[in-house]
Amino acid sequence: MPRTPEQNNQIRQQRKNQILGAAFEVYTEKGFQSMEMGDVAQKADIGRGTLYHYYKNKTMLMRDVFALKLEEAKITAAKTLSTDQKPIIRLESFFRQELIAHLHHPLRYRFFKYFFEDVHEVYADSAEKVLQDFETNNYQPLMTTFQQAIDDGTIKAMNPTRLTQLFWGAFIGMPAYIDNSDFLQNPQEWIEDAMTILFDGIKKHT
Amino acid sequence: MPRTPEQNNQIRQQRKNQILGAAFEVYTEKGFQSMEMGDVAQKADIGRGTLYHYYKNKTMLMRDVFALKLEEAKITAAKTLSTDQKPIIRLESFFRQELIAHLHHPLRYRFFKYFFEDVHEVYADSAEKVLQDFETNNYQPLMTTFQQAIDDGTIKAMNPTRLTQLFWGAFIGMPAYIDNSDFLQNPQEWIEDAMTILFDGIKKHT
Amino acid sequence: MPRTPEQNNQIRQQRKNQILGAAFEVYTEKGFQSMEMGDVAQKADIGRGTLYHYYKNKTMLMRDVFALKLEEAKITAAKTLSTDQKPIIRLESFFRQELIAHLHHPLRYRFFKYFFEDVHEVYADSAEKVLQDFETNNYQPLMTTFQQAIDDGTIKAMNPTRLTQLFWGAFIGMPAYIDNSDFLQNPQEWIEDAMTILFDGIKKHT
Amino acid sequence: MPRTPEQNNQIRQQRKNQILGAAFEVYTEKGFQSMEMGDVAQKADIGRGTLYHYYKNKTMLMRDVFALKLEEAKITAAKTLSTDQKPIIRLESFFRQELIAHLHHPLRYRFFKYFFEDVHEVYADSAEKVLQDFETNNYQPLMTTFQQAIDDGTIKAMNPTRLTQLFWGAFIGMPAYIDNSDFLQNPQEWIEDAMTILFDGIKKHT
DNA sequence: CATGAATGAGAATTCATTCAT
DNA sequence: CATGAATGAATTCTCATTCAT
Repeated sequence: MPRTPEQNNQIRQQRKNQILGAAFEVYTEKGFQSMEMGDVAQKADIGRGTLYHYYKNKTMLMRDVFALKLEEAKITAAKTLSTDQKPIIRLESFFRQELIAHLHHPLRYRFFKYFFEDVHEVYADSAEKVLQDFETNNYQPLMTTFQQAIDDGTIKAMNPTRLTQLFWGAFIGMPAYIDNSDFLQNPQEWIEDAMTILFDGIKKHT
Repeated sequence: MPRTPEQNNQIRQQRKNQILGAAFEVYTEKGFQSMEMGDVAQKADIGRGTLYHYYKNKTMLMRDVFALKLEEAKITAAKTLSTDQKPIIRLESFFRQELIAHLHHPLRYRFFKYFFEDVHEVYADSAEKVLQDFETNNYQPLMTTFQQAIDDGTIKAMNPTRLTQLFWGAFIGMPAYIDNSDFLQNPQEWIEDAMTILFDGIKKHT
Repeated sequence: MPRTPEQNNQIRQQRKNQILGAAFEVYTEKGFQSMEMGDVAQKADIGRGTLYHYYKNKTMLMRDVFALKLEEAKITAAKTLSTDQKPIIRLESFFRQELIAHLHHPLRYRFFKYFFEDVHEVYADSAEKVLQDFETNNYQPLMTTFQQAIDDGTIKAMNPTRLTQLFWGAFIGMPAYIDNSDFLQNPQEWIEDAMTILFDGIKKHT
Repeated sequence: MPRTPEQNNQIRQQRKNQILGAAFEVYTEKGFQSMEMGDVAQKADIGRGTLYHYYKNKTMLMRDVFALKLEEAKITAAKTLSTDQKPIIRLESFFRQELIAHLHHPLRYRFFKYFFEDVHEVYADSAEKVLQDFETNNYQPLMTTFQQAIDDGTIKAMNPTRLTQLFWGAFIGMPAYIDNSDFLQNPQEWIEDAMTILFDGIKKHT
C-alpha cells in the first residue's frame, strides 16, 4: 500500500537531513569547489543520482546547507545572548561556548571561514542579499549586545558594526591557521588564552 | 645568433616573475582548485603552453609562489621586528604595518588565508615539513619578540607559541570575513580599532 | 526502481568486455602511445567519459587488456600442450594452431609484438614482475614440453629456457615483418613453410 | 672571415651525422611516436631549434635515418653475401655477423622491428615504394643467395621470397621478445643456438 | 523514489614546430 | 647558422549532471 503524503514528507525530510549533514561535513573539509557530489552521496550513504531527487544541483544543495547552519547559529546566538545577565557576561558566554563547540566538531569553524569565500559563487546575484540577511540575523544580536556593553561602560566605545566584524573575524581566525594540535591537546588553556586576548588584549594593565 | 646564456637567464627570470605575479593574483582571487592555468597565462600575457615551459604543472607553480611570498613575508618581518626599540613597540609596528599593507594590496591577506587551506593539497606528504619551516622562518621572530615583551613585563605571561598562533589567526581573520567596505572607507580608524582590540582587548580598564 | 546489484554487475561486465575488446583492437593497430582513448570509446560505442567510469586511466585499461589476453593465451596453451600425445606432436600442434589463429585474427600476433615493447611503460616498476609472471604462466608449459621432447630424444639437447625464448621470438617475428600478403594469399603453404623452418631448419638433411 | 661553401657543407654534413646518430638511438629506444625531438637534440648536444635547420620536421628526420640505416644494411649485406664462398656459408656468415652486431649495439635489432611498424606513418603514401625499394636493395641479395643455395641442393626447395621473409622475421624476432639477459650473458652460446634453430631446425636428424 | 551507468563540457598537460635574437 | 623561448593543437582526465531501469 502506498505511503501517505505525510509519511512521504517525513521520509523526504529525513533524507534531506542526511544529505545536509553529509554535505556539511564534506564542505568543511574541502570547500565548495573541491567538494565532490560523489563524496556527499557516499557519506550520506545514498546513490549519486538520489542527491538530485532532493537538490537540483550542487549550488542548491549548498544554499540549503548555508541556510540551515546560519539558522542554527542564529538560534544558538539568540539563546546565549538574550539572557538577563550583564551584556559583557553574555558576550563572554557566547564566544566561550562557540570555542567549546569548535572543540567537539573540530572543522566547525571552517564553515564560516569558507562561507564568506563561497557566498558569491553559490548565490551569484543574490549574494548581497544573503550577506545582508546574515548581518540582520546573525550579527545584529551580537552588535546589539556589544552596544549594550558599551552603554553600560564595560567595554570601550567603538563603532559597534566595526567592532562586531573585527571581533568575529579574530574569533574565526584563531583556530583557522596553522595546526590545531595545541588546541586539541590543551583545549581549556587554549580557550582561556583566546578569551583573554579577545577581551582583555595582550597588554598587562596595572 | 643565439642569445647568450645571460640573456636567456634574464628572459627566464623576467618571465618567471611575470608568471609568479600573475599566479599570485589569480590565486588570491580564487584559491588553488579554482584558479585556472589559462587565467594565469592570460594575466601573464603569455601562451598557455609557455607556463609549462617554466613550471612542470600547477602544483609546482604554486610551490614557487608560496616560497616566494613566504620569503618576502619573512624579510619584511625581520626588518620590522629586529630594530632596537622596545619589544611591544616592535610588535605594534609590525602588525600596524601589515594592516596598512593590506590596505594597499587588498588581496594580500588572502594569500595567508588560502595558504593554510591549500598547503596540504599542494605539498602532499611534505606539507608538514613546509609548515614546520613556516613556523621556523616566519613565526619564530614573532614568537621571540612576544617572549621578550613577556620578559620585560609589558605583556601578559602566556605560552609564546600559542600566543603567536592565536594572535596571528586573529590578525589574519580580521580583514578576512564579511565585506571590507568599512576597512576601505575608514582605513585609519579601522586599523586603530583593530590594533586596540588585539593589544588592549575590548574591555575598559580603569 | 533501481537496478538490482546483479543487473548492474551484468551491465558493468558487459561494458567492460565491450571496452576491453575495443581497446584490444585499437591497441593492436596503434600501440600504447598512439592509441587514443577517444578511438577506444568510439569503437566501443560509448562516450569518452564512460571509459573513465570503468578505468581510472589509459594505463589501467591496458593492464586489464594485457591481463585478459595473457590469461586467454595461457588457457589456449594449456589446452593444446597437455594432451597425451608425444611432446613433439603437441609442440607442432600448438604452433600450427597459433599460426592458424593469426590467419583468422590478423592483428592478433601484434598483441605480443607490442606487449613486450610497452610492458615497461604500462607497468613501470612492476614490469619485471609481470614479465616474470608471463614466463611462469605462459612460457612454463611450453618450456616443460620442450624439455620432454628433449628427454625423449625427439629434439636436440638445448637449454630449454633459451630454446623457448628463441623459438617464441622467431615464431612471433615471422608474421610480424613486411607485408603479409603472401601469408593471406597462400596461408596453408605459408604455414607449412614456417613450420618447416622452425622445426626442421632450412638445411636439407639426407 | 666567412666560411667557404665547402667548409659549410662539411659542417652541415657533420651536424647531420650527429643528429642522425642521436635520432637513431632515441628511435631504437622509443619508436616513432614516443621519441621526442627534445631528446634527439639533447643527445645530439645541440639546441632544439637547430634540429629544424637540418630537418623540416620529425618525419623528414626519420626518413633520413631510415635511408641511412637501410643503406648501411645493404652495404653490409652486399659485402658478406657476395663473396665467392658457397651460398650456405655466405648465409650463415651473414646472419651470424648480424647477431654479433646485435651484441655490440643491443638495441640495434629494434631498428628493423620498429621500421616495419612505422614505415606507413613516416612515409604515408610513398610507404609502398619504400618497402619496394627495401625489398629490392635489402631482400634481393638475400633472396638471390637463398635461391643459389636451393639450386646447389644445400637447402630445401622453397619459394625464395617467402623463405626470405620468414627467415628474416624469425631472425629479427629472436632477440626482440622477453628479456635479453641470457643473450648478454652467454652471447656465444645464444648465437650458436639461434643459428642452429634457424638453419637446422630443432628436430634431431639421425 | 532510488540508483549507478553514461555523458560531455571543461581543465590540465604534452610536444612538435615556429620565431626572435 | 644556433638557440631556447613561445605557442597552440591535440590529448588525457575530472566530475557535475542526466538517464534508463
